[in-house]
Amino acid sequence: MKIGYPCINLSLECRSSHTFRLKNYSKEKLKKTVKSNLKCLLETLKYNINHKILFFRITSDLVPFASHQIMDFNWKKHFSKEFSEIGNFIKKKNIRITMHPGQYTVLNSNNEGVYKRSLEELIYHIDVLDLMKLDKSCKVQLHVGGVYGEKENSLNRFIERYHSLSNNIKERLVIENDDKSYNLKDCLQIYRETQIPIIFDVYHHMCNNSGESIEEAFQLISHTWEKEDGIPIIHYSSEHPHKGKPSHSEHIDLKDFAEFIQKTNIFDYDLMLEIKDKEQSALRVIKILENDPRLYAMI
DNA sequence: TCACGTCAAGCAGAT
DNA sequence: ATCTGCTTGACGTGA
Repeated sequence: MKIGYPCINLSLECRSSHTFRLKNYSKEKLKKTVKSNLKCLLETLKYNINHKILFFRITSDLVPFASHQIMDFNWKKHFSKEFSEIGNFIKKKNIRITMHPGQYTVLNSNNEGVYKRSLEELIYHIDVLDLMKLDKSCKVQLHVGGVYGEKENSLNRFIERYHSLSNNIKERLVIENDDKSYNLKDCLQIYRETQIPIIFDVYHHMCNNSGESIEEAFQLISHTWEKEDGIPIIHYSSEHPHKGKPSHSEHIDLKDFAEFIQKTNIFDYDLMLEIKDKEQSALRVIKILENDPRLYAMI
């Protein structure tokens, strides 16, 4: 099991997600920003290795406006050496990487323009992983998308759009159950038509499910990951849907986490911790898992 | 130096 | 109709 966190390391000074306003766009500004983002990304990955964190989500802001029509710079060519260097480090250290396009990327949109821009954004994310020559266990994850008052049609539109994607995208794309629209059952319906692997988000499942227990859910999604996809990816965060606003919590609740681990320890999976304190929760979890599994009961 | 309005982009659900 | 959350901030103008 690899433990990971998303995008930003709060212990480091640097950020790999620096961006700028669209109206300030220039090739020079882009070059400078991407150079600094890539430098910080490598620094972050080195921090992770020094702290035994082997799973990481790379920020979508790595190359600002990469899929925007304003982009007039061949960043892939210009930074190929840097991407290759980072990719070599990732492979050498056996790190697993994911990326997660933002909420504006809606593959099943009923608006042609939104669909087209989403496709461009998806291609950008795939390009980053391809430039680093990472294997197919490194994934780009999406939610299924909008419902538009007609769920079955919208779900089928996702399936159609998926089938029309090129192979290099299909090999990396995975879907995740969300907290409002498309739950585990819906994702499994899509899987049956597409064989797309499913990332299971434990917290989203608590918000939106069809009665499956965590154990049943793990069983169901485990089969959606083929050998070349790597072991299943699970997302975990600490807050319960009922108390207060449903949002990701500040720190990890170790008692809750221990229960979760006990329930799921017969499965092999990599775990992305979506907690606000980022790497701090990952460090705690790694320490606990390393020291003594019997500690679970004592937390 | 700091507060705060704004930033490329979509959708759903609450107010 | 407008605001908020999403993954949960950063930019940059104006005081």
